[in-house]
Parts: sequence; structure tokens; C-alpha cells
Amino acid sequence: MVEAGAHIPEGVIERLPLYLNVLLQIREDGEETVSSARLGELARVNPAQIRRDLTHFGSFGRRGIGYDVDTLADRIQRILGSDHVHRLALVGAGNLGSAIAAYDGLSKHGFMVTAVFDNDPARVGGRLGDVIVRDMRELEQTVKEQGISIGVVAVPPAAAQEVTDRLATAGIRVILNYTPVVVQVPEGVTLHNTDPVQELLHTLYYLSAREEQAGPPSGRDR
Amino acid sequence: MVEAGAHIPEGVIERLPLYLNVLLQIREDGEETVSSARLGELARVNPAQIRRDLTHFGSFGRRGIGYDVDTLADRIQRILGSDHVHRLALVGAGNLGSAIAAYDGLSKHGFMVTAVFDNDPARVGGRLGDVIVRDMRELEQTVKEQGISIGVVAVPPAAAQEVTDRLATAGIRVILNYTPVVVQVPEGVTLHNTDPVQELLHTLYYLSAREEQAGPPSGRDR
DNA sequence: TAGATTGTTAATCGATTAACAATC
DNA sequence: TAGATTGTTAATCGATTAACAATC
Repeated sequence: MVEAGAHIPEGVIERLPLYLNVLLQIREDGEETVSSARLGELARVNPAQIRRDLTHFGSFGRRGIGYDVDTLADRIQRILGSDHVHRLALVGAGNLGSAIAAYDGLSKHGFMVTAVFDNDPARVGGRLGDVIVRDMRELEQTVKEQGISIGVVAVPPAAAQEVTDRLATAGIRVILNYTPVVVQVPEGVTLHNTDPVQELLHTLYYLSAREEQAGPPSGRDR
Repeated sequence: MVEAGAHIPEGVIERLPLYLNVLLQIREDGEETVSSARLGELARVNPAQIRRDLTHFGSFGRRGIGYDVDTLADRIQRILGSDHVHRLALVGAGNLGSAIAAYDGLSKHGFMVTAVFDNDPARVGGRLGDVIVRDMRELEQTVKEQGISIGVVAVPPAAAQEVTDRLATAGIRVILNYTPVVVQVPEGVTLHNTDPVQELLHTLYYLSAREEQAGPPSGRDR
């Protein structure tokens, strides 16, 4: 265990969600204990690195045995802060928005879409999951009223920057951008671009006309 | 310029698509020249790193001036292999599949969805974009006939592993997994998990009850 | 010429990995 | 006890960054 407040490398924080995901899956399969070797196999991470990563937060395993799946999952959830519910504001109720609202992975980690916005009158008033679609004009007020800090942008590219600006102004602190547009955010707002194409392009490098060379270091990204 | 065949760090290959994306956006804005400083600002990458990254492939800029946007974009596209069209097979024609088929970012980088599969008889025979939805049973044959090497999994979680297996068997070399399931792929197949939730969880760490500490190193991921 | 910005070196910094004692 | 696997150290490896000469 390292002293509280010590700097924890970004890479460690990036891998924790991956470990958590694998642990939840293992739990569904009925496994109660897991070794760093098995965890590493499923997450495609070096077992030594997993053990090293975890020491930043304490020691959660038992020598000779491995890790208790339940306990480790709980600990990681508490470290990340995903042990309680987080509300999301979703902007855009088209195909993409609908898919996001129905996305299994969100609820699994305590994320709840509690507000949906669209500017198409045909959609406003309709339902997406359990939530009524609101007019875009209500964005600022609703975000503030519900104290939402995470926003998801699933609108046509042309509207991406404007929506981002409005979310930031409304007090949103984390924005998940589902458009391929490079948007700008003010200081203090964290932006995530979920552009699978960037990952495809990255893979392409190893795919195209490079058969004589070595492939990518691992079969999987992230 | 480094000798051909020299090892190029993975991080460099990961950043090239980011630079490319920013360059394409700058080009749309009508800019003809860009400095590493400006590029770094937009991509949120240290300017020195951008220059260092590019030296792996040659020298594309002009001292005192900067980089020609067109030229640099072209060079990166050729390095990555995105200067020609790549066909995609999309499995799952629901909301998510529809959103992916309509996704701007794909065509922008030369990715074309040329085959769509679903096992719902109500969807088979219908259209998604320009493509007729085929029955899942035709997957193997179609993938082989069209010589498709990239597959996109946009099916319900329960079907994710089976679809992945079938794509791999059919000869697909890159799989983009849009489900939250941790799927396994055989040697030689590259798997990308596009799970925005993992990124949200990662951000959560910096968000929750840690106001007294420093935030994440940068305002943006990827 | 003066100002700007690249290409490139060298130093720093941090992350990964192997190895093994501790211990279940 | 013997086997297994963690926690942790120490070594390696690689990536990032600052600085500056080259040059437009």
C-alpha cells in the first residue's frame, strides 16, 4: 500500500475499468476466485502488471490462492467511484441516442440516463427507455435541476460544437462525444471522443501491406 | 527519416489518426498551413511530440512556416493505409447498427459498409443505407466473396461471442466489438472494444471525492 | 536581416517486466 | 510438506519533453 495521496499513474487508472469488466464477466460465469494469470489472460494484460497496479490501492489477494472475484470487483468499483449511481444527460434521440439509452454496459456500471434532449418536434414528448424526450431548450435548466455532471453528445456532426458548449455552460463536467467532430471544451471539462474509426485507422497500419513485418504488439486494444 | 523497417512505437501509430482527424477538420475550415503548436493545441498533444512522431516517417514540414495541411494529411493517410477503400461487414441492423451504417466518420476515412447481417426476418431484405440486409446464414459466404477483412459486431450481448467466432472463422482479421461483452478472439485477429463506459469509469476516478487532488493530466482522452 | 518554426539531440521521466521471497 | 500465487523489489525498457541549431 502506498501512502494516501501519492501519485497514481494514468495507465493504472485506465486499466482498472478493464479489470472490473473482466471480473464482472467472470462473476457471471460463476467463478469465485481468480488468479492474476487468468485475469491477465482475459484482459490481455501482463499478470505482473495487474498485481503491480493493484498495490497502489492495497493488497486484495491471498498468496497461493488468488483474488476473490466479488471482493476485488467491489474494491475497484469503490476506487473508481462506480459504486453509486451517476446520472447522464443524453443529447440526440435518433438511432444513436436510442442505442445508447438501451446500452447494457451503462446500467451495469451505475450510469442512468435521466434526461434526453432533441430539437426535432416529432421526437420531443416521445419516450426513450423510461425517459420522456425534452426539447433542447430545456437543456440548461434540466441539467442544473437534476445536478447532472455527465453529458453524452449524439447529435449530427454540425451541431456537435454548439451542444458541447451548452452542456459545458450548464455545468456538465464530463462530455462523451459520439460524433466524429473534433470539439473544443473549456478548462475543467473532460472530453471523451468515442470514435471507433480512430482505432480502425490505427489497426489499418498493421494490416496494410506490412505482412513482412511484425504485427501489433497485442491482439487487442484498450 | 529513420531506416525502413525500424520499429515504430505503438504510441506513435495511435496518435497518427488523431493528427489526421484534426488535419481534416482544419482543412474544412480553409486553413492551408498549420504549425505543430496549433496542431498540438487542437489535438491536445505536446508540439514537440508531434514533430518527434512525424520524424519516424520523414520530414514533412518547412522550418519557419509549418506544415502544409493537404500534404501532411495525405502522407498520414498513406502511412496508415486509409488512402484506399476498405469494406466492412456489419452484423446487427438494430438502432446501433443503423447508427453505425449512417456514421459520417467511416466514409470520411474510406470505410464502406458493403454487407449487413441480421437474424430478424423482419429486418432481412430491408435496406440500411445503400445495402440490403442479409440473413445471418449468408455471413460466411458473403464475407469470403467480398473479401472483407473488417467486421463490426452490433448485436445483443448474448450473441456477441458467437458472432465474433463466426466472423473470425470467415476470415475477418479485425473485429470492432460494440457490445459490452469481453469476447475472445483467435490468434491473428485484432479486437477493438468500443466501450465508452470504460472511459467514463476512468474519468469517474478523477471526478469522485477527489477535489482536493490534482485532476487528470489532460482534459481529453484519446 | 529578424522572426518563426522545424528537425533532432540529449536528458528526464515513468512504465513495464522479470524475479523471488513471503505466505496461503 | 509441497505447490501455488501474491506482493514487491530492482532492472530494463521506452516514451516524453526541453532545448537549440538549422533553415525557411
